Amino acid sequence: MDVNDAADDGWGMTAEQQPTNRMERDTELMWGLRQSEPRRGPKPRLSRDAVVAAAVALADAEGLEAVSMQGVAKELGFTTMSLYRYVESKEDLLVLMNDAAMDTAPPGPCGGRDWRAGVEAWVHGVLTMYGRHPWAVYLPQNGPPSGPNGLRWMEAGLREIVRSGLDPRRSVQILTMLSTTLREMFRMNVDMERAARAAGATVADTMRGYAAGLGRAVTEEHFPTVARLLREDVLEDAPAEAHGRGPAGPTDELDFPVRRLLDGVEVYVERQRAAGDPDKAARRSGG
Amino acid sequence: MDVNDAADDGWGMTAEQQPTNRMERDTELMWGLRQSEPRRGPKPRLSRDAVVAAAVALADAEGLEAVSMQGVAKELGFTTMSLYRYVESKEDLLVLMNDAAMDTAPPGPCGGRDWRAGVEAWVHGVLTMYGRHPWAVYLPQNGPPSGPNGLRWMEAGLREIVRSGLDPRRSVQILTMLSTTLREMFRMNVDMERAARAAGATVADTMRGYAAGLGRAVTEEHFPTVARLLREDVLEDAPAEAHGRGPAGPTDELDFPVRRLLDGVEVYVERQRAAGDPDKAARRSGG
DNA sequence: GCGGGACAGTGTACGAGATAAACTGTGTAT
DNA sequence: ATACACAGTTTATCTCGTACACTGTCCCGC
Repeated sequence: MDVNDAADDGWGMTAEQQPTNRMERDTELMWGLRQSEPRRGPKPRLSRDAVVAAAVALADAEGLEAVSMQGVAKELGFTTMSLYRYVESKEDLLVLMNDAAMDTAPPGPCGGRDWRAGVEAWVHGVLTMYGRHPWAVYLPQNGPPSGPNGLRWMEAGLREIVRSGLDPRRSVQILTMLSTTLREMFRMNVDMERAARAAGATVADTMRGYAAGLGRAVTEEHFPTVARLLREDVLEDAPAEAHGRGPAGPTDELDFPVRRLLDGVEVYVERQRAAGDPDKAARRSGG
Repeated sequence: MDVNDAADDGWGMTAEQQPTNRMERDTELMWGLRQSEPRRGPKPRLSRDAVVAAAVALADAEGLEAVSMQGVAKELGFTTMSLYRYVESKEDLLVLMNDAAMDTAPPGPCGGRDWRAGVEAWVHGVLTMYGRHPWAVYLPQNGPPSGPNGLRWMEAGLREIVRSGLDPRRSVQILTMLSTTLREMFRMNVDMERAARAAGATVADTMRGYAAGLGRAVTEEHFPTVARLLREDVLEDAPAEAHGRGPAGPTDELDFPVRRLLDGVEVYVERQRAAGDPDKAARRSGG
């Protein structure tokens, strides 16, 4: 049952021994389990961490698309194939980068405050983190977080949401909605800024162009509501407002929906409490 | 609003002037503007629509990763390069596929009902659409929808949300949150089902593996809340519930957060209404 | 009704990228 | 000491996107 036969396999053997469902594998990968412990042969001059760090540095400097195995290897001053001693595939590398991008600590528990303030602090923290590693939002997400850093963030967010009185399962659902929204909103902002820069224009220009393009196609009869948006210049202003915080910080667009979500949670919890609490029996430390 | 800021030189055929920003370009692309009208030379045996349709068919049958220019061309019985007469690049093709995937009509306006019922019908419609073209959730989103089909869906969703009394700008924000969440939730489900199938297991097994993997790393002191999830088997059950509706239909996990969001909108609108008139007075507030 | 040029589709080629496999040197356990 | 495990390299292959030059078609103005 023990999993320490890895000393032998290298690549000769087909990996048939591990039941390896994807998420379990990734988890082990990120937690550094699954590392062999060789004490023979030349000393490694590289390490998995060094590889990941180089990849992160490259992505920070030149964007995710610059992260090729060759690129990372060059960054390190080694050959492309040397990386494969430390990661099984580029996919693995991306998985590791994903967790590595979250290396800043999430906001800690500040007991006194409103749970909502806690959640909003978490949201702000996530945005700051994305600001540091904007490429992270382009990485494929293979599932819920499972690396050490990802879990830290999940723990921190969940900790605050649970304080609302929501049960854990539903808290996870709310957290998921929050996370995906943060991520996607941020991604869109990065996209737009990139597109704007590529066109030598501003984000506001880009949105104006978008609105203008729509204007040619949107008819009042077929798209009355969208037409109204155009009429009221909603599409042009909205993201422009998000300008206040440097590169890609969508908070104004985000704050409103987030607050509505939290409102909704609050209302729900109150109603449950008022109605005698049917599904909240597990509040105390069960077990 | 009139649109005359750009020198509107005809897009007859020349590509001379296109400072067009990305979103504007994509819009024109999808609406079929920017098509030349040649009446010389051999008759085209292909068409942009045929190319897109073939790509969609391929994606439906074998997944997005099977959609290479060579693959699509083979599907059509033409050479790879022939496609480039109809799309400028693979990226363009993906943009077109994105809109093409939304070819089913969104739910129409059913006047009488609750606006929330309308929104939920829309949500359901989106999920059904994704169910038909699961690969669509993997396409890069270059911005808000701008193709005909995408706009139809946006219009339909917005139409319902606006009925809540929310002003258009905020309605867009709510719709965005909804869309991204739908998309990402669905994507995760597809991922998990794919991973499960690849491992010859069920989704439930995958989640069990995930929980087991976490269990090895999660300590009660560092991750109390997550540990509680594990203790209560929350992670293992949640997606298993989503099983009821064939391939990748996450509704149970989705319904709760969506309803909380709508609750939140409702509460917000009521509060605004109670505090004088909402329409423009609700500008700088936020909670 | 003819000839030229615009145009559809082809063939070839190239460069980037991931990665498989064989290979070379090194240093430690025996 | 020495064999072999192991780090890093070299070489090669396969897939892709796409640039470019080419071939054959058929509409146009003559």
